[in-house]
Amino acid sequence: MPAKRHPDHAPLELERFLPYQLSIVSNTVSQAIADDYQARHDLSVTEWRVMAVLARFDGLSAREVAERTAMDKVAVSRALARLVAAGRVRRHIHANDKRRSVLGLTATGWRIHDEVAPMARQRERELLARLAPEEQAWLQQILDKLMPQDVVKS
Amino acid sequence: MPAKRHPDHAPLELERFLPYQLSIVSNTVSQAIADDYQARHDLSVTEWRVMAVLARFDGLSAREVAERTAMDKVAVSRALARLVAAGRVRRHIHANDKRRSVLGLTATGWRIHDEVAPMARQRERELLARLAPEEQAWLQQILDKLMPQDVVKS
DNA sequence: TGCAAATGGTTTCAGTTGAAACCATGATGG
DNA sequence: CCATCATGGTTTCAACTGAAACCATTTGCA
Repeated sequence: MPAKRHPDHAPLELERFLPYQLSIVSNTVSQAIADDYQARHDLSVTEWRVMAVLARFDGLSAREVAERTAMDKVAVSRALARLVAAGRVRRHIHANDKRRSVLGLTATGWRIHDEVAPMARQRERELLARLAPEEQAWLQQILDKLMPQDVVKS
Repeated sequence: MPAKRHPDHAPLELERFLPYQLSIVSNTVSQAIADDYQARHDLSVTEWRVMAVLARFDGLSAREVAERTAMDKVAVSRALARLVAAGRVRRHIHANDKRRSVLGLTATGWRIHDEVAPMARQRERELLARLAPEEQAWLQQILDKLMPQDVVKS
């Protein structure tokens, strides 16, 4: 049952509307990956992002983690609380500034990271496999252009 | 302060990780548009999507709306409750099946739709303006390929 | 110095979310 | 027929979320 059109009202074709398409694709992809490690390690997306950034940049403060993950500081604070409680992240206080924390993965944290990271990369490869190499290159270039500048910095 | 790398652990470079990039771009874009009509019309993203699909397909049931918006039925149910209460959507019961509802925009609903839709399209144009025409075409083709098939049907 | 503003981080509060349970109606098959 | 299963839709519950308020510490500057 195809239903009536209302040409005079120029309704939006959702499935051709870029922001909508982006949101569907993005959510599907992220959820598929998250399902995997969520079940296996009781790890939320935000927690995983925090771990991923601490794996690359040891000794960051919570604020710096928030910057690098494009998450707000409340979310980071909560993710860190859970990660520290689970023994996956170590936190101590900065020597010269008692407000800052100095964060890093524990041995346990590294073990989990080393299991999740290859799996995430594998999922990314599967996703990209649906595109021709040419398309993969374009996608990369396009996303770089669309990325909001305040996330990129340094 | 650039921070140590840990090459032996092959940490994920979040900012080059496709699912992450997609999620940042998608959220930024959707939020920018939503901010606009949220403030002006007290309309959430889910509500707007429901209205957009009802503008194109009059008389759908809630389940069909859920299918076409790729939202789950709980979200649709709640969005509809708000929209009906606000007099933006009319709902009556299907003649031959008392479980189904038959949905459509009211005059008020149309008025809002006709204000929001052009604005959303304008924002989309602004976004696309950051890309070369060639890139726009590639993006469209790529998103079509990445779109999960169960969303596309019919 | 010392006091106001800024900064790092946590907590509170109220709103949103999805999974599962639920209710009503409709279809199916013995 | 009528028991059972499927379907459309809503409600409940617990977890998650972000904005604003908050606390502690540091910085800036009169």
